[in-house]
Amino acid sequence: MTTQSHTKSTARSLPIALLRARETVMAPIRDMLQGIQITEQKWRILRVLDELGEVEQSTIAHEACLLLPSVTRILRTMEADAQITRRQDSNDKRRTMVTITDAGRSILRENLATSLAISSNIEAQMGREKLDQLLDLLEELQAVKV
Amino acid sequence: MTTQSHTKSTARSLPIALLRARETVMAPIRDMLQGIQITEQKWRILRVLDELGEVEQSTIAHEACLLLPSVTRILRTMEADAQITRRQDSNDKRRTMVTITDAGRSILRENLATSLAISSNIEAQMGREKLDQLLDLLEELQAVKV
DNA sequence: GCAAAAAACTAAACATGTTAAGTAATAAAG
DNA sequence: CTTTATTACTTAACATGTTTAGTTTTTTGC
Repeated sequence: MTTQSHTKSTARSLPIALLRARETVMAPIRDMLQGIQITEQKWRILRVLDELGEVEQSTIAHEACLLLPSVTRILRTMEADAQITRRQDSNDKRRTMVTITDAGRSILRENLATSLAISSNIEAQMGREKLDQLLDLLEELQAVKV
Repeated sequence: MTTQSHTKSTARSLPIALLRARETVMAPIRDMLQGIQITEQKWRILRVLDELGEVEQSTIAHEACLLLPSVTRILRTMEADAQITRRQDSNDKRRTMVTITDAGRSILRENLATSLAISSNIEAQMGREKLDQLLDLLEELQAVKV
């Protein structure tokens, strides 16, 4: 008897199903990003900064699903590339506040059309209703206490 | 006007929602794996090998959602640790066939209880019905042509 | 107020992700 | 049967993921 008979098949395993679904969704986005020499993580950071304005690095880490050491490293190159700026918070000198620059916003703006087209394509194939249902379930899953 | 007004908020962005949901699900699994000195990727490979039997590396890559260069590297250490064995296929000498060893199966067996407990915990909080609904939607999303 | 704990970040080490380039074996095209 | 294309895999280089350990600053508890 194999161990397999005890475990769920990988196809119905939540972690793997989430990973595979994400690979599907990310494939065209990766194609888009590769054309503009930016990584998926930097794209997420730009999105977060554009959405939230000036925030500290921990917030970026939480919102973009990155670990703080990764954020430290990634922001270093993004600052060198003038996509973001950093300054020390005057009230709490532990904090580093981060802002998106015009150059950073340009990257978002220039890829807006492609980004929307990718979303629309998925929506057209799955249907808005199912997509909303999926997003609701994913939000609910995130709230589970583990 | 910020770019943000044009793009979807990250909370309703499918790629980020999938990523966050996965982080939630993986947190306790990572805790489990850290105790036995094995990575999430090696765990997935062991699961796939146990489920499918002897397969070639490309199949592992596809089933475990890994790229072939990663598989090459990971299997090298797994072979050194005697969790898997590799042999050249006699019909097609390009192929390397991989099998899980008893030591590899032991790792699965020893963590079965914990693994099931984690699944049960999520199921108890979300409900079996919603979880099945989520898995169905994720499967459907994977099938989308991008 | 002051010592201890916590928070925010950085550094370093090793594993994996990702792309590009290369090798060997097989399949296809003519 | 031979050239060409494709497949399966490996190697290398660089970016990120992940853990541990450290620094600086702020907060807590007494």
